[in-house]
Amino acid sequence: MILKFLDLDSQKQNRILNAAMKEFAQKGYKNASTNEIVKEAGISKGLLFHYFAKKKDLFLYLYDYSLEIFTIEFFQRIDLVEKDIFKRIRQMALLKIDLIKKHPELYNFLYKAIIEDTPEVKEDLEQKNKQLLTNGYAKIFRDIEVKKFKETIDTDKVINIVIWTIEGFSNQILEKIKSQYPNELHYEKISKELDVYLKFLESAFYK
Amino acid sequence: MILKFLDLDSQKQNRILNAAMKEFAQKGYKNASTNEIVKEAGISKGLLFHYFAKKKDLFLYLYDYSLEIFTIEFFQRIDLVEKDIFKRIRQMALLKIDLIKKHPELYNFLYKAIIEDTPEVKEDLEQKNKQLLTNGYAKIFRDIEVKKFKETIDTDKVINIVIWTIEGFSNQILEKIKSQYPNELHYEKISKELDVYLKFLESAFYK
Amino acid sequence: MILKFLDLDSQKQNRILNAAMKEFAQKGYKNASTNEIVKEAGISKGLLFHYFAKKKDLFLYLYDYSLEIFTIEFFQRIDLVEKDIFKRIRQMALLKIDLIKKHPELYNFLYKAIIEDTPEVKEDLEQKNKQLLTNGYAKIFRDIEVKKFKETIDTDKVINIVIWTIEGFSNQILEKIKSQYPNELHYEKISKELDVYLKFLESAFYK
Amino acid sequence: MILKFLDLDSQKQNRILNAAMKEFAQKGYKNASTNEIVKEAGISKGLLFHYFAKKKDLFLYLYDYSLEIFTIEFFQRIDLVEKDIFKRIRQMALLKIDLIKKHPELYNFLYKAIIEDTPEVKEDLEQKNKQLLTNGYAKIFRDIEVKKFKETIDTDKVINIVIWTIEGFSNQILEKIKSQYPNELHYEKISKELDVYLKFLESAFYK
DNA sequence: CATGAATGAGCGTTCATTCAT
DNA sequence: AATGAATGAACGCTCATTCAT
Repeated sequence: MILKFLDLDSQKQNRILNAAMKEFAQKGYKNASTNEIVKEAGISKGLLFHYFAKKKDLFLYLYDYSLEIFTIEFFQRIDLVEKDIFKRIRQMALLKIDLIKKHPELYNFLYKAIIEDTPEVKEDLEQKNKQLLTNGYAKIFRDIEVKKFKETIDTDKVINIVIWTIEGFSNQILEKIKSQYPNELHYEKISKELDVYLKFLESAFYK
Repeated sequence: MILKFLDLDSQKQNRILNAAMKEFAQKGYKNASTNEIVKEAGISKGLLFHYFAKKKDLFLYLYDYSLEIFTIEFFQRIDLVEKDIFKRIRQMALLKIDLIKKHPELYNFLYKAIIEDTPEVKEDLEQKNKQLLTNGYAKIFRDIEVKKFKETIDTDKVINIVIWTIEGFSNQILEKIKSQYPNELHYEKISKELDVYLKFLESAFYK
Repeated sequence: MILKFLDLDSQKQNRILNAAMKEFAQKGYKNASTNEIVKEAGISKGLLFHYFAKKKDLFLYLYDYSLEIFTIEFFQRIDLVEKDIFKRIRQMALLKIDLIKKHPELYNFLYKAIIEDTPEVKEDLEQKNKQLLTNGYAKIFRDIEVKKFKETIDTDKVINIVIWTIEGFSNQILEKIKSQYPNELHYEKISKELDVYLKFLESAFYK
Repeated sequence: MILKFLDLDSQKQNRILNAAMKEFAQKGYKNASTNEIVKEAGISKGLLFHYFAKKKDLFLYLYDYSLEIFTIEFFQRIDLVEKDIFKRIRQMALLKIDLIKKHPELYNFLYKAIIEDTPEVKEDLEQKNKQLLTNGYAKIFRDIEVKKFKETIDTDKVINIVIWTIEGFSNQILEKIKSQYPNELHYEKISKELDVYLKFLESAFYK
């Protein structure tokens, strides 16, 4: 059934995917209306269900689809040879921001999907996420170089501080991207501000 | 209309408020059922709409109500005489955890309300939150003692790092409260772990 | 829920029951439209589901309801003291025809319900019917007087012939009631024609 | 349009007819799915509607088709030279059972079609059946030999009793075929039991 | 003040039928 | 001839909101 969808010309595919992602991102799974989706996509109600038997199928397909695009591009571009945590995390944060700028709809959809709690889809999402997290995040910090840290330091806690700081910083940026002055945000400037934070932390925790 | 509600004997008021908060927290705005609320509160459908003309009114009233309780208690108990950021933030984090333990229903409701996505109420919530953030958070750190910081340091950024770290830590705790081992979490232990993080940061940023 | 329905003033109850029976009888369970039912009953869509949570509940309620009316009146009026099969069956046939004339909608509904094969309701109906048949039909012929039959005769087969003849006769009458000349059918005339059949059979099988 | 269908190679015709009869017999007119039919027949949706403009056309064509096969074979094999009603009816009953065994799909389809209630096709079917009954059944008993009956007897009524008995008997057999012990039913045994009934009636009504 | 019967727009889903290819 | 993508009306059902009592 989804195979039929994949045979469509990609323009129409995208119209449907974008309409659906937008609706789900805006209203969450349950409140999202298939009526709105087809209206926005410019197709008939019947056609949507010709491709996706159920609303849930559409939602989970979108989740897989957008996650795949994100993760594939992420892992292609991340340099895992770099073992220094500050350099590694610097890369990741900038890459993340770049990906979001490049695919804002995907990001909005995913962001919302991750906190989705409608019972109908929650379990399926959690299953998918469990794999993701064990495959993903953990792996990324497994091979970090530890010897540069001050000896007295509890490494796990330091890594947490670094991650939380970078998350806080990213969210601040994203908040600006979303709401207010998206155009004022230049890669250069973000990159520089990020460096300030990382320098702080580096000088604090490295020998 | 809501004035009528405030004239009710407070026992009935509470039955209604609790029933509604529980339902909204569990299912989100749109999926929350007024039928369930009146059933749980032991009142008739008509009566609910006698006090709150629309579901939205009830929801927004609950939001104001629970936020007010939280903020009032928060500002009553926080010691603004303490100017040391680490001591101040330590207080705040522990106070927050304490408030959540004391009013879990309010917290659950607020937590869910903040990420509410239903277009009908989203805008109203964002408006309220904007005020809150500019009135609240910022104010708290305005009068922080700056002279203990190393001179080379950009104070605003340091404050951010501290806040983000504490937020990350709190979320980690709350995650554990919600899902896994709520009983293993003793105030003592949390307090100690928090201190470890704060010591790190203090030794990094103070002279 | 159905309790609410039973509290309605009986005029409205009947409007709903009749509309529903008519629709189910005409189109069968699956094809019957709740839209048509509410239109015919002059109520809103919501109200129907206020009384009967599901279409199936409405259908099964109607089945119980109409069956009960039929069986109660049937067993009240049948004279089980009469042991002669021909007299007994004469009574029954005339009683049946009388009941159908009195409650034609109930009969049409039941007649159709009995041959209903929609999987959703088939099993429930069969369960109900199993009880009915073992309680009903069998019981009626259990205590028939056998000694008047010619000795050479297989009594079970004779009873079958009598039953089938009476069924055939009844159906012929009902066919006329339904389609063509319902007014020409007077109880007297039917009764006389029935007697002719029974006399035939009596003279054939009795000593 | 149907002419086009008749030009098809007969293998494909049969695939379509069988698929459609099976689906209609199983689910009734309205619930039968054209999707299932084309899937089972191995043709495309479009093609079905190329041959039969509407579902209804297909259904009515099937009805005519299967009825014709039955009636033609029936009248070919029935011996209208035999004027004795008991011998004639014996033939007919056994022939009927034989035909059903030979063309069970046709029979199942027809059996279901006859009690079809969907308003869309009900009227058309009734029209066809009216012709059938006046052309068919009546004709068969028109030339029955009457002189062997006891003089006091109303011949029409006797014929009815015989027909109804045989119908009752057949239905009993078919009930068994369908539900319970289809393998226990041997032609021999059925034939003998039928004879018992006919002997009864013969001895009762013949001089 | 308090009830709960009543409304009707909206939901996700199905399916015979059409039509461009 | 043959395909199957595309349509849209209809389905059973839900639920915030209204209103007569």
